[in-house]
Amino acid sequence: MTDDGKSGLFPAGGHDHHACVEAALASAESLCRERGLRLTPLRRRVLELVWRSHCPVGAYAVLEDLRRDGRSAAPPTVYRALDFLVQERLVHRLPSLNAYIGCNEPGAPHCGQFLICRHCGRVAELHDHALDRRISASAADTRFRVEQALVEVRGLCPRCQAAEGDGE
Amino acid sequence: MTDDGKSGLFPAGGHDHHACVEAALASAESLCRERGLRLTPLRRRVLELVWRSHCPVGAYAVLEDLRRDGRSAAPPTVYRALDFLVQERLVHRLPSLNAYIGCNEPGAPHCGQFLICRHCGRVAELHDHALDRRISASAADTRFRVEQALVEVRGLCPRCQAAEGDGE
DNA sequence: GCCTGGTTGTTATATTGTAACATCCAACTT
DNA sequence: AAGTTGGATGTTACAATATAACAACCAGGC
Repeated sequence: MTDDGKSGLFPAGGHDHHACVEAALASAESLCRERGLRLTPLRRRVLELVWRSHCPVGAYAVLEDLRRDGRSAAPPTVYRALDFLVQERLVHRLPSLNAYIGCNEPGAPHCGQFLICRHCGRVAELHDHALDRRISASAADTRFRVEQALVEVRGLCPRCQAAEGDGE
Repeated sequence: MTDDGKSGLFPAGGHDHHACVEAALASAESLCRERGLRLTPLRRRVLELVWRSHCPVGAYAVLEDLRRDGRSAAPPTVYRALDFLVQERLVHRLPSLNAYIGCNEPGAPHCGQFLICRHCGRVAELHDHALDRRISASAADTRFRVEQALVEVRGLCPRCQAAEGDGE
């Protein structure tokens, strides 16, 4: 984490991703303990696999990984684990990609905000509370009761804007 | 259109939906003429079918409707027409529902903002420019180049909040 | 007439997600 | 320890969503 904390939101940089994965797992452990939930070996492994990827991963990619582990696995195995993790806000699902990504503020009840690079496929999660409030306010105007909000922004990350100029 | 224009965003009210459909088709015709695009009978019919529904419709629902017309149709027929309409911003796709809904500001390059009622399934489209700007600003902080933004808010529309109190 | 590019038809298949039921296992009860 | 119970996982089968690849068609220009 030697960058400015802004463009560095994109996990393409050289920061220690392995440490992030460990932190996410530890955080998940304690969160489940607090809530009296069972972070079983399967669920823990799925969470790890999601976090290990630098990009959002599809359910069937996780399934392949589980099978590589030597574990018996079928689609429901994966979907159930992912559903649990999403439920507990340890991972997010990105509907426009049919894929999952580790949540970097696990357990907190926040609006999911994602910048999705169409070129490299990497995703940055934002936590813009002003944006949260703007959505709440807008919904309140129509007397809609918000339960969950999701912002998906597609475009080009800083790195890929540069690459495009190079005519890649 | 006799309500206050706020909760009335939800198409559940008694306003003249048929007129909305006609207006959308007319607007699409002129927009395509301007752009030199062909709003073929198939595309026009698909647009009409999407608009006729009070809720977002799936591709396979449109497919059924086309077949009821007596038309020969297979999945690619529908997906191609829908892709065209999405491309030209005449309809929106809601990834979290795998469904499509008519755009009520056709052709304008705006951020898609939707309030999705989990109870009745109806969807209201917002056009909150402050929200647009907030998203742009947030993305700009990370030097991300926004090409397209989507806000999906899940919750309960005013009508269904009331209904829930009735214990249904 | 005939070429051309875009549109649609058609068949087959890929990808994503669930239903339904069997089995297992940890924790609690007796 | 044996039994009971509820949640978690295994397993089979299938549903729902989406696309690839190629053939046929058709409008407009030459």
